[in-house]
Amino acid sequence: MTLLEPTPAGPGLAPKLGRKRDHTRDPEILDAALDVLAETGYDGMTIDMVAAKAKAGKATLYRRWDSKADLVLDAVACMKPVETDFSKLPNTGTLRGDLLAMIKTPNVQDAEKKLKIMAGIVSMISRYPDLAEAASAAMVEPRAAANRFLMQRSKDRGEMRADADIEALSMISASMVSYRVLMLRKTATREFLVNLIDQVVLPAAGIARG
Amino acid sequence: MTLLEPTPAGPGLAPKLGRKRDHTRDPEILDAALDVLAETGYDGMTIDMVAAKAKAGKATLYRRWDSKADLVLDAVACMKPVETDFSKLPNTGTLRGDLLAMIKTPNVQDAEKKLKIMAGIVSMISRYPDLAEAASAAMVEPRAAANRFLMQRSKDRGEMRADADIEALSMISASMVSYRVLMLRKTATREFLVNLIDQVVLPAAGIARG
DNA sequence: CATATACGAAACTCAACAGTTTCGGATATC
DNA sequence: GATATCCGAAACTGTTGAGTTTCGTATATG
Repeated sequence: MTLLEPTPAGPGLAPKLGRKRDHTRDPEILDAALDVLAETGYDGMTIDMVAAKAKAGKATLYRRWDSKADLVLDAVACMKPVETDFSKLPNTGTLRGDLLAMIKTPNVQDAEKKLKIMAGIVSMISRYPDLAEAASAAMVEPRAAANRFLMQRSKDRGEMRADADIEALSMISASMVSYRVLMLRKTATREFLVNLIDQVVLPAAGIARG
Repeated sequence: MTLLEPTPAGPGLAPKLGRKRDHTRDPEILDAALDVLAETGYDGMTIDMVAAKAKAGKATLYRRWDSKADLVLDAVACMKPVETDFSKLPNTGTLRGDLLAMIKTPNVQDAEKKLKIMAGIVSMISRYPDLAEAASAAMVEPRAAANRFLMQRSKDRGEMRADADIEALSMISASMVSYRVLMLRKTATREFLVNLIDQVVLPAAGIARG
């Protein structure tokens, strides 16, 4: 689970005395960190908050991660991404059907949490490139890849116009949801998302209203 | 210029003794604050940095604004917005021409600076609703209004499809530029912007390639 | 059962920073 | 020219929070 501060134990020859570290707590601590991050942002987040929310001691956290920055980086990197197995993505026969299936409630709630985390991190991006990399890999890239897949399939079946720029089209929804939530401070209602598909994505893809 | 901490002097009857406050320094200080904000984000920004960049004393800043939060709020609120006089917006006869005219270099650089400021502020917006309001009024709303105007004119002349959702379409470019810069950490090149217009905005508006 | 490490809790150190005060000098009113 | 306020510079205060250490206890190896 923990990717970047895995086990300080060297490879092979350390017999290891004493009580063992309870690694089942790692994900709990990382989840607590993500919660606090989403609520307060990176700078507002304190290690004590995370420890309290995880019902752990501060020393326990510092035994596992070297610094606040390391903890956050690991929490973001270990975050569960959206479906990365394309064969499990919706396959309704139309792009509209697939996109509608992608905005089921749990998916949207997951995205909103990730947006809050992103909001708490954006100001760090220029200072910690590693963090930006991890956030991109965990939150933005998987979603973009899923959209690219659905759109390529649509193009292959001749539904989408042949000269459509999938690279650009696949970013529309994520971009506009982010902007709406972060800049306009409105919620991404289902109504908004459906309208986005029907009024922007599908027309831009050259798919007439059905 | 200063909107929110204008003059502590009461209305009318304060004869005012002593050296007068040099209000020509206000915009210089606010500009310095915006620079630091864009570079370091709200939490990374210190009053000493702003004072140093403005070549002013810390006490001078606190004589004019009650707190760091007030200073930032005022700096954002006093920021020069994009053209708010619609009659001065481009008017080329086609939506494509107008949109291309909107992405001249100075406009784009101004937008990038504003994006960096936005990035330094987003994590605050849940904590300081006033700041969010000011940022929206200074940075997002004027741009959206300009786009709505250009698009409504295009629709009126029968260029854009009659059932197009201007509210949604006018947010496409700002959304996708923000996402690209803040989340994907790529620059908004002219090539990207032109492609955005030709591959997303115009097709979504039902305007065929010329 | 001796030793070594993990645990949560809490006390501790140290640096950064918001906000205040003080200073010597400049500029305004009366 | 007396007084009041401004200025920039710098010293000062108080709080917050990252990171460390200590303590009593739990759990592992040998």
